[in-house]
Amino acid sequence: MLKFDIKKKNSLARVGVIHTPHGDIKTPAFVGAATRATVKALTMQEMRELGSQAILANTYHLILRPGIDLIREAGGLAEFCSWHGPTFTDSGGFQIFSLPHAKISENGVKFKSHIDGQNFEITPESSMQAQWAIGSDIHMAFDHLAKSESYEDMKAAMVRTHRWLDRCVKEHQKMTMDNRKSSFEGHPQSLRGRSDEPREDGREERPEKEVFGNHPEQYLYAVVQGGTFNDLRAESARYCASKPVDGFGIGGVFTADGMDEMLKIVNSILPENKPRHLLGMGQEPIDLFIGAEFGCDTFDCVGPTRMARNGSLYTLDGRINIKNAKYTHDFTSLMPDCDCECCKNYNKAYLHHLFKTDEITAKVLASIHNEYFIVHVVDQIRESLAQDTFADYKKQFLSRYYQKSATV
RNA sequence: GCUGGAAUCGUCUAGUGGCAAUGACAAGAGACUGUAAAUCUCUCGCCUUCGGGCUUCGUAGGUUCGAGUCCUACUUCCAGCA
Repeated sequence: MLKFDIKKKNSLARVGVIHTPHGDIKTPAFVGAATRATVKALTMQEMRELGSQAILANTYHLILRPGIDLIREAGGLAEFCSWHGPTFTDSGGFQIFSLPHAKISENGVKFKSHIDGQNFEITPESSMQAQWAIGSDIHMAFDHLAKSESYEDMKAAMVRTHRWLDRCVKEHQKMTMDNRKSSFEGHPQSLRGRSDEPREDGREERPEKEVFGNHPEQYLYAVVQGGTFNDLRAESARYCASKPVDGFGIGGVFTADGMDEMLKIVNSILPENKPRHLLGMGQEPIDLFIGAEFGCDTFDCVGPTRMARNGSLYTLDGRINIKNAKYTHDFTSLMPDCDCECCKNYNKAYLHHLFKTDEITAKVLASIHNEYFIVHVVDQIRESLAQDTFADYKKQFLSRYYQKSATV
């Protein structure tokens, strides 16, 4: 069972530590979205320097490229991408929702690779197997997001997610047992993925027996669905809570509107002693304040880096578009109080110039800043919860950040 | 000097009788939440009560119901010949 210590709690909100085989995560925490085993425009060293504690990769993308066998061969995700810290994987379930041509059946999802048209199928079982091969610390159950907002679709998607969860749990337990057995049978080298000692015949060491990932303990989160219908959310939370899983993902959330009520219901039902991950939320600071306040421990979102690549940069006074003409002669720092590499060394006129000339460095510096900004907002949320100043911090931060839109 | 060719929105460009006029870039602005996103959308002659109105394709004339498109002259540029 995944170890999760709660250090402090206040109503639903809590401060804790998730202990993974690759290290600890102090929660609440923002997890960097490294869909294809990379946080776009950033190196893993930069991610660590800017304070990121964990990354989340996507099983669907890694199945397509480079293929899970290659990641296994590399010694697992963390080794492959040189992250050396806690890792999550998303199951690929979100792609059912976001890819237009996926064919969904009770068994799983069939789709053609958008890269070369090759046919693939992901099932709850194959998603579990792939995540074990990838070797992330925390796996998401293979879930199904509804196509539409209707109650019928939401309920159908939720019920299927529950049926798939049972299959995920079963497969995960099987993989866990297999993995422990091979560990007992004496394949310690294999479990580390690669041997440090070269073989006498000069050939590279390969595990003789199938092993999964590069460490023997991997963990499964169930995913709560139910959309905007709180009765479905409650039902889904009860169902997930009853299963032998290590934590929970809360999926299918797209806006902070109504999220507080929903989380209040869901996180009151989910067992307190297991961590909760709010899937895909965190582009807007308010998502993180509400998420943490109502009992979520980790977050991931592509927003910060995508915004960065498109020139939309976070400041304490809201997001600005650095490409706007008004920054041409603005030689002040993007955010004077910010300690990121971008703000410490460069001014807005320079960033504006880099974006206007489409230099790669524009996206790098912007991504460093945006990722740092969001990671540190959550760090500050954690600190304020620990020191009982959360309410003040939230009020002060949000009133300033959203001042412009509030007055319009 | 002669003989050809060419001049279209900031730039390059489409257009050979019905066009405020093609496409690209540039410029201006917006969107983006478990990433098919280094992406996408809108604006880009002037005015507008959003119906339309006005002025535009080197300059000046002409032919025609109608000209960026045909004719004449001029101006500038390019190529070849002197």
